Amino acid sequence: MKRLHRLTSLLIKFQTKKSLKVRDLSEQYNVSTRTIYRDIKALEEAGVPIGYEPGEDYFLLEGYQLPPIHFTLEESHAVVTAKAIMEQNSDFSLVNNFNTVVEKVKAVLKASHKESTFEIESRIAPSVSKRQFSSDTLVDIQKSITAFNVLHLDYESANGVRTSRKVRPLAVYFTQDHWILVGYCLLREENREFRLDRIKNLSTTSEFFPPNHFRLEDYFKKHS
DNA sequence: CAGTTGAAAGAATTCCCACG
DNA sequence: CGTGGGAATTCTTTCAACTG
Repeated sequence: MKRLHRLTSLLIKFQTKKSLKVRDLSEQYNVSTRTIYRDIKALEEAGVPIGYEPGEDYFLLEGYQLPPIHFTLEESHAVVTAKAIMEQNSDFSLVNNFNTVVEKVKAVLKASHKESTFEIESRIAPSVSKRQFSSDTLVDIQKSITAFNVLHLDYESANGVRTSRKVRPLAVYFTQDHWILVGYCLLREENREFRLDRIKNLSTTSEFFPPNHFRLEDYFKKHS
């Protein structure tokens, strides 16, 4: 492996991982630690802000980003088109966050693409009118899934009965216009599904549950 | 008892030099 | 020029002795 290859690969690694150990890197690239030290120094000299903390090892300082990402014109159009599609989604928190993503993308477009992108944006719309939102909790639920944070919610079942329960959130999926939360219900003591639009009061508790490797793929196989 | 200090041991890093 | 090996140096961690 050539030095240039290793350096670029190293830079990409830094952007993907939280922190890197010199020893691990030397094993991965089959070079001595001495060489890795040289590589890290070379990156620093090239202007990459690399930090070091004992215990944390080497990491990329916050705020550093790649040289401007270049979107092609077609990609820019795709992003604003996705926004139009996204606006039909039933979860307000998701739509909101996606809109800010689109703003950020638009901000980095080069002038010539900007014009075309703004133009196309005003010329696309989904055929159905904008729906009224039925939930605003998706983003919070997603955060709890990855933080293994127990949720408390009031759930209104199809027949109008309301129950208050604690749920360990595992996954979400989208079907027929609404989002479904798959979670382990501490009230029923088994995995249950909850439509987000039927969740009335959602809050995170201070309780956490053991990390797991739940996979929707497996879950669907079992239940089909 | 909580908080410091100072060795000693252990890691991490740099220095130096030889090799291809 | 890029590399590795090993010595030299610097930084961390650990832990027991000490202080108020």
